[in-house]
Amino acid sequence: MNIGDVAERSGLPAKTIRYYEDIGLVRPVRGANGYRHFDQTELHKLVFVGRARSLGFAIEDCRLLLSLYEDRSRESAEVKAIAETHLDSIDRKIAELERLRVCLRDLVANCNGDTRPDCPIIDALSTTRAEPVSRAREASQAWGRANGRSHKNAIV
Amino acid sequence: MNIGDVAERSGLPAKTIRYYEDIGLVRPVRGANGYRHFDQTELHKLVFVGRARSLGFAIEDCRLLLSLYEDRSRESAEVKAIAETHLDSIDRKIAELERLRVCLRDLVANCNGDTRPDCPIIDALSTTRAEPVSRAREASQAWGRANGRSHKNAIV
DNA sequence: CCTAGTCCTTCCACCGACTGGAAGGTCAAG
DNA sequence: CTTGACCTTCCAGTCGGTGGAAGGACTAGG
Repeated sequence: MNIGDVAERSGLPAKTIRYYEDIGLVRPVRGANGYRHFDQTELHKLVFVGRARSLGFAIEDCRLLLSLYEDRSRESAEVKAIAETHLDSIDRKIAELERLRVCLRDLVANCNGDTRPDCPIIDALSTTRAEPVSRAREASQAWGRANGRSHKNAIV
Repeated sequence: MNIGDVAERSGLPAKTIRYYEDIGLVRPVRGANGYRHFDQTELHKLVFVGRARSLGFAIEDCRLLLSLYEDRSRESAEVKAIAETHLDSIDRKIAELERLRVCLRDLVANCNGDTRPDCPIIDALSTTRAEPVSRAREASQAWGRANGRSHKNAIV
């Protein structure tokens, strides 16, 4: 199969598959014309990685999971540990987002949203409060790179 | 104030403040020695942006909010609209993460996590199911850049 | 054989929002 | 005069791709 075929079968864009080869997740052989050629094994690996990514595993986790997938003598404890760590990170992210949601919902609820300039949201962002900005940074980082606005398929 | 002072007062790293100048969020004046000099107004803007970022607003939202902050004749509806859009995006992210959490928790719960190779997590990632991978891509993108592993302060 | 169209290749640049580090200038204290 | 803290600019890297240009390979039709 050429890259277009595995792209269709795996549901991954060809660009992504080339990238996965670049970082060593798959190793398609090359034909005489320079085209990549994928066998069933490579296709399975792509599907595997696609699913792991869809569950939010990082690429390096995928690499690890892939090696465990191919290791018939793996211990399920190893896999479980990766998944549990990931689950924890999801929990932390949800908790942080919940915190933001509560905060923002309050602000939005208190804002009239009319033609007058008076706005509790702006006030909250600008007013010097008892508890200053000291912890703003951590929270800001906590949100992390989650909101890639410009990204085509990102949830915004 | 030099950059170190405003860094301390705003809670933002000096590097970040330079970056904010780079992208035009603040415009400190320069002294004869080339050092940036920040007055109260610039400090307030930095604090403002720091707070907005800590609520998860994107830089471009911050830029908009900042211009509304400085516009005394703004309409609170404009601010509210930005906040509501952001709130929606938070809700969507939470929903997506909840979906992943449920899925992962089931997988983890079903895995023995012992020394045997038998692992339902690996099975789920590799087995061809009735519903194939067709939607894996969207979900993968949905997770987005949220898990910047290498990032110092990112929630992981 | 030529052409059009589709597929494939590589390479480079870009996204967000910084962060790290190198190389070097400036300033205040001792 | 030196030390050290602070400041400057610039370049590169983060994560996981995505967009596009420039050009080679292949297939079908005339």
